[in-house]
Amino acid sequence: MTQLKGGPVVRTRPQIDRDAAQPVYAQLAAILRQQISDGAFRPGDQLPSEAMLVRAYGVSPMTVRRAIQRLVDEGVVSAIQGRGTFVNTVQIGAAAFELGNLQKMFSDGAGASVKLIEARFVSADEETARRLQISVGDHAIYIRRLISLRDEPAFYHRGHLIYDPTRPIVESELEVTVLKGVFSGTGSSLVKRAELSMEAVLLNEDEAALLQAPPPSAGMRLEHVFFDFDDRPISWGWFVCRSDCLRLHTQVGLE
Amino acid sequence: MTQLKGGPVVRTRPQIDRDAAQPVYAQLAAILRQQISDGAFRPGDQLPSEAMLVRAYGVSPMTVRRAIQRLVDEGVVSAIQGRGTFVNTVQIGAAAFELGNLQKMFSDGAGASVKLIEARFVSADEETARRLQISVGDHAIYIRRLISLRDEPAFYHRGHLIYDPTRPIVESELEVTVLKGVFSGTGSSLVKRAELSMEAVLLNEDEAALLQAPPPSAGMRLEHVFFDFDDRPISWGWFVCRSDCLRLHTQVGLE
DNA sequence: AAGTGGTCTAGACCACTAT
DNA sequence: TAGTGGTCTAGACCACTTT
Repeated sequence: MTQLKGGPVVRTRPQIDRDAAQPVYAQLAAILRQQISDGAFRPGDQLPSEAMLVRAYGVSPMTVRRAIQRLVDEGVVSAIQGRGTFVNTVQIGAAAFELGNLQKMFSDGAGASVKLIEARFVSADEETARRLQISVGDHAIYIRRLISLRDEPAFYHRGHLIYDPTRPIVESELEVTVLKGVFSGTGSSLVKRAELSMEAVLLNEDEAALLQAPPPSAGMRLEHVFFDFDDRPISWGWFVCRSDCLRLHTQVGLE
Repeated sequence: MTQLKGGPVVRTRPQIDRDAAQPVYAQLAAILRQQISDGAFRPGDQLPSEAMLVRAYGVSPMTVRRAIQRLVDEGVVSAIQGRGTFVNTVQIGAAAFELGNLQKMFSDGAGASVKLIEARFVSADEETARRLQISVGDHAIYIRRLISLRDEPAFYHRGHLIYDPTRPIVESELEVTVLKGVFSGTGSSLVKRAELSMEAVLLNEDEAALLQAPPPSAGMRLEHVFFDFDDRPISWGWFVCRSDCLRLHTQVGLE
């Protein structure tokens, strides 16, 4: 609110600052987002048209579109051709639990250490053969590791890795593939894609002992399969941790 | 590959189809994505500059930028000002488990039914008061429900809801808030945001009995707090399900 | 200095929706 | 028919990186 001398009370509108470090489209997106958050536009309400925003803020149509598009990408509004742009209700289904949070535990100087429990050649059993798309009885590498945080056991990892001298997977790459690729951010350039799944499990005796959990205990299991650029599996494995090691948080809606 | 009559072998480049239903920027993004997927550009490689793409495909700079921006948003490439655009390695940390998959179980004619087990006024205990930002001893509504899919018990839900005659939360809205808002897609216009968390738990006796799981069993617990446009909590509760009811899948990387 | 991506303009034309 | 969002142009200027 601004009180002009002797004049009427004028409701000031947030303005674009052309000298700000923040781009104009981001400023406009922030203004609209804030207005929605403040309740000036409620779920279901129609936003001012692009043409109106162009006039109101003195920016070009493309800049307005970028601002709106950002809100669309955020799921805050929906733009419908021929009708207008409307504020969304909170969509819980849009919530996503990001693995990136978990990653921080390892990247920051969080005192992560890895102890190799076992690594040996095995003959692929039926499931391993299926997951790695090899034949039953083919060689594979089986590894078991314990990953600790600040000397507390946190993750128990088991993995099966392709062993094929004709394929360009060297020992150091394996390390990357199955550990760094998961937890320390930058993956191998041999990996094209990965499939992940997560579920709650009851820790078995070995797992409970290694993770220092009193049985019966619940845990989380994160399974992974990595594929190379020929779409062939490179590795298949899973991490198991105590439930108190992996609580995922997220937020949906504004602010 | 195209064999011109008597001429040399010409490697055809994917071209833009101006008459296609798909926008030009989407076509260009798809072309580049496919080339990366095919290994024509490997992780770490630099993409052709925007100016080169403008010449190569005969489109305007803005259109090239939109195509690249889409790949950036997808996490496939990173654009660095002054240096160029580079193909990313697979970033596992970018993986996100979406709740939307779960939502489908309820929205499709999946035979979801809800049975109210209990609903009564309670005096808020310490934790409830903290979560709902009310005073200990204040009235709240406590509800318990069992949600079944195809006559199989799937989710056990407990929730505490604000009871305040001065606040515009009617009975029907409560239903929306705690159930439809979570599982059937469209939320209430009273809800501004929600906080969610997920963890593995050991089912207690009651939970195991209701969910028809033999104890000891592991389960997943999904906790939620909804906030109104005044940033005050509306409800706090949690769903518990058997582990086999909630397996989350995701994929990271190309294709 | 040359090349890169980042922003922004001031329109144009189109497809779609409402009246 | 008027209004809406969706696409696209052909530049401009800027900030940044590399040579």
